[in-house]
Amino acid sequence: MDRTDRLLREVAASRFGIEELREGQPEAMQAAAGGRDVLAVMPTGHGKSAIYQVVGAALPGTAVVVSPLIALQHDQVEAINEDLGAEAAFAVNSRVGARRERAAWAAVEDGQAKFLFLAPEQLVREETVERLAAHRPSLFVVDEAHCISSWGHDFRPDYLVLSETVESLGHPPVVALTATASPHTRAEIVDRLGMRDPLVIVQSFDRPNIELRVVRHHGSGDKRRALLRQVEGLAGPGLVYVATRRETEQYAAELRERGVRAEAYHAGRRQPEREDVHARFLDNALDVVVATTAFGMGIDKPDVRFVVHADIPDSLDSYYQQIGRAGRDGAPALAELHYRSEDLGLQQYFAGAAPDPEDLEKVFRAVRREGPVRASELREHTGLGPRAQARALHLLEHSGGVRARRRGYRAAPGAEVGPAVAAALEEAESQHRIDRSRIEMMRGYAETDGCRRDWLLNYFGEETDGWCGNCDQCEEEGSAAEAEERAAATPHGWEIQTPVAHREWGHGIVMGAEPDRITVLFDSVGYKELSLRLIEEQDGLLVHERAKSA
DNA sequence: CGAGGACGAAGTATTTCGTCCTCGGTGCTATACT
Repeated sequence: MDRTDRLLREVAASRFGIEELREGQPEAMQAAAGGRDVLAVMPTGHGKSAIYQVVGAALPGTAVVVSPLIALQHDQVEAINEDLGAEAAFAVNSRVGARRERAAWAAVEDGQAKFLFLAPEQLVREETVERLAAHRPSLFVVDEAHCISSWGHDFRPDYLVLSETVESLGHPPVVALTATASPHTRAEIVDRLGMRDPLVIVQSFDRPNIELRVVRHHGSGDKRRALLRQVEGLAGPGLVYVATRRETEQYAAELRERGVRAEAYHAGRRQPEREDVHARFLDNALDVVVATTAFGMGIDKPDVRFVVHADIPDSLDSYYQQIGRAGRDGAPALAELHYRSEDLGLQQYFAGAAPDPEDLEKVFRAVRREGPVRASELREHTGLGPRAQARALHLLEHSGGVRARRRGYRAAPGAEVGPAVAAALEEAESQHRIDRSRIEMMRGYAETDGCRRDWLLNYFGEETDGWCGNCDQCEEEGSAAEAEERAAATPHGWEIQTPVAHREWGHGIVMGAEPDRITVLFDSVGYKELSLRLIEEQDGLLVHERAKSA
């Protein structure tokens, strides 16, 4: 076997200075080099990038790397060129001038370019895909692949058509990388990218050096005062996450009044200001950045000592991603959530209300009449706002009435208005249920009386021993003993990761087990808690999947 | 779903209370203007 293995290790060592590969890396690299699709779910700092970099450098041809943020692409290109000591990586996007773009394509054509970084929006352009197809890319890499699920829906719809691009390129090995993906997100990535029999490598999500804490508040004033007092006393650098732009400014101003070097960061600030805040944070010229979810990807600062949340995020996926920015150096770090149950309201709003059936009908009719048609052109026919139309389109697409293609949207063959709208409404309801269930799992983390890490890791499908010793619950006396008792009493037959089938909700996977109840992730309705008593009482309510098919 | 601002009523002074309304996150790209 192991000529490929030796070659990859040789390339890793000589070109990237990686002497020893870490767990999961060799398997992922070998699979990709051998032509197999790979989904690698690994914590930040585990060397996800090395997987595609080593394979891309070892294989002939250019690796296409889909990367969500232009700013990130720039850093990635520089890092590779430095390692390889040559201009081997290029980026093409709206900020790259015509000259550099020509140089990039010339390098792809003469084989010098080993890596080409693109945002998904670039891959919607017919010309771009044709040029790439003519040179048979060595790999199709999707970095930060969880964006497919969190952004593809209606925010950045071009994420939804990547699978078509993969096919147009002759299905080169697809390598999807992410640092956080619950089983649901994982399945969506594989599905959305049209991955074939992928090798799925999941490393442990545990970051034991991060202490997990939750404080509960009742009034919004209490919460604000407690948070300010806490952050004032913490040794930085650190991050404070809030839900709205306005709050970033308010908290930053109040922290400055208390002598903390704090700045606000959100997408509404001017680009130079955002870059300035980022740079000063990296240089330790700031103690604290108060940010919305805009501050995140691509922040690679090893010594962030705390991540404090003033508002609860929309899911544990988001929460884990945000607290994961703390303690990358392995030294002790703190993740504290200031929780009020009312704060979940904003996330429920973001989860979206039911769409207007008239909008769906309008969009479907217009697509059938005009298709293939791009969203911007379609708006002239529907008269809807960009958000409402994007949502309608996505729902119609996801439920099969409309097809998203690079050349634009078109009606599915034989699709009729009535059924298409009905299916879209059903889809909306299903998504809404799933979003709500993710919020509920986040609520569960905040409200659990068990170990926080246990809850978090179970959400990601990991087995735990129910006691971490580094969260507020475990610090409370007796928690360890209680946890042992609980573990001993964990119901047999409903272990974590067991596939099950529910009479109404269909297929699901057990995500958490307690003595008296289990948590199951269902494809149709998301996370649900079921009491064991109920399951026992109602024969056939929940059965093991294997038992069902037998 | 909830926060916060605007507004009017209450009742005779300055404020307080209720109701209604609006707003709220994430990024690409293209294009016009300095």
